[in-house]
Amino acid sequence: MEELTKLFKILSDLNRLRIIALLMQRKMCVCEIAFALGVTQPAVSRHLKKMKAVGLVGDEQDGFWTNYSLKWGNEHKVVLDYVGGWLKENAQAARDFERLKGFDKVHSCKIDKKSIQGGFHG
Amino acid sequence: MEELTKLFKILSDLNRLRIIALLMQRKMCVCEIAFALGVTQPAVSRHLKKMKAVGLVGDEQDGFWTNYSLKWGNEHKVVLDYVGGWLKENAQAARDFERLKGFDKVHSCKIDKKSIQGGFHG
DNA sequence: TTATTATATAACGGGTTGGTTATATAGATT
DNA sequence: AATCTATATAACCAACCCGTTATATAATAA
Repeated sequence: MEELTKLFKILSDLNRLRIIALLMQRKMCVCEIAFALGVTQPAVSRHLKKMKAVGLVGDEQDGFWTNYSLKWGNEHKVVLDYVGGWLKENAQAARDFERLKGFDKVHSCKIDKKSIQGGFHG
Repeated sequence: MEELTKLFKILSDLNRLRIIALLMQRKMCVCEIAFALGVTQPAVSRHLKKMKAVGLVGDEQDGFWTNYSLKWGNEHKVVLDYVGGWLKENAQAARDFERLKGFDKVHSCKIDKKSIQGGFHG
């Protein structure tokens, strides 16, 4: 039963649901997620670590970046489908993804840190 | 999105899942649940209050007792089905319910408190 | 009423969580 | 090699969570 509580604990954080919503759109690097959510990179890294620990996401190296993506084909499919359906028509999720449109990870990741400090926070 | 995180937060506690498993068997009063779980009555009361707040359970007065039951016919049906399927073949859940077989709520609720103190704890 | 029972609430304490900043690590470039 | 970038980890802190005990409330019984 602990395995189930562990999964739900992962899903019971707002920013982690926002991350799931983002990864439903496409795989993404850490700094993109941090920018979209308006939180620091270490915070996102830790979220992703927990999500990876329960098999919700996987990661792959791509040069400088580590891309994270959702893992649908496992025992969590039912839950992911449920959450996905919920997030599809969600305003916050839409805003988060929209925010990435003007973001170029190749040139922006470093500068971005300052804009977070500056109090952007969506 | 907060509504979804709130639901998952409710489901991310071991004892609340045990309560769900118990209520899948039948409606039940607070002291029965407390006995089955081996925790104090106030702890169970607070769990049930939270579960009621998100519409997972409902309550009805029955003399001395307040019986709680699962509410399936609402927006949480999918999740409850998922959790229910999980709990159906769960050893802990089976043990919790089995423990109630020798429990008579009419005469035992008060005595029970001492047996909890005595370190019963399943 | 008074007493008894079941449940709800309040207050406290230890453990966890999620944010931050600072630092370490790994990959790419020169 | 030295340097830069993206990510991971560590340390700290405020807030929350869940257990307990003590107490208040609501319902029944004498």
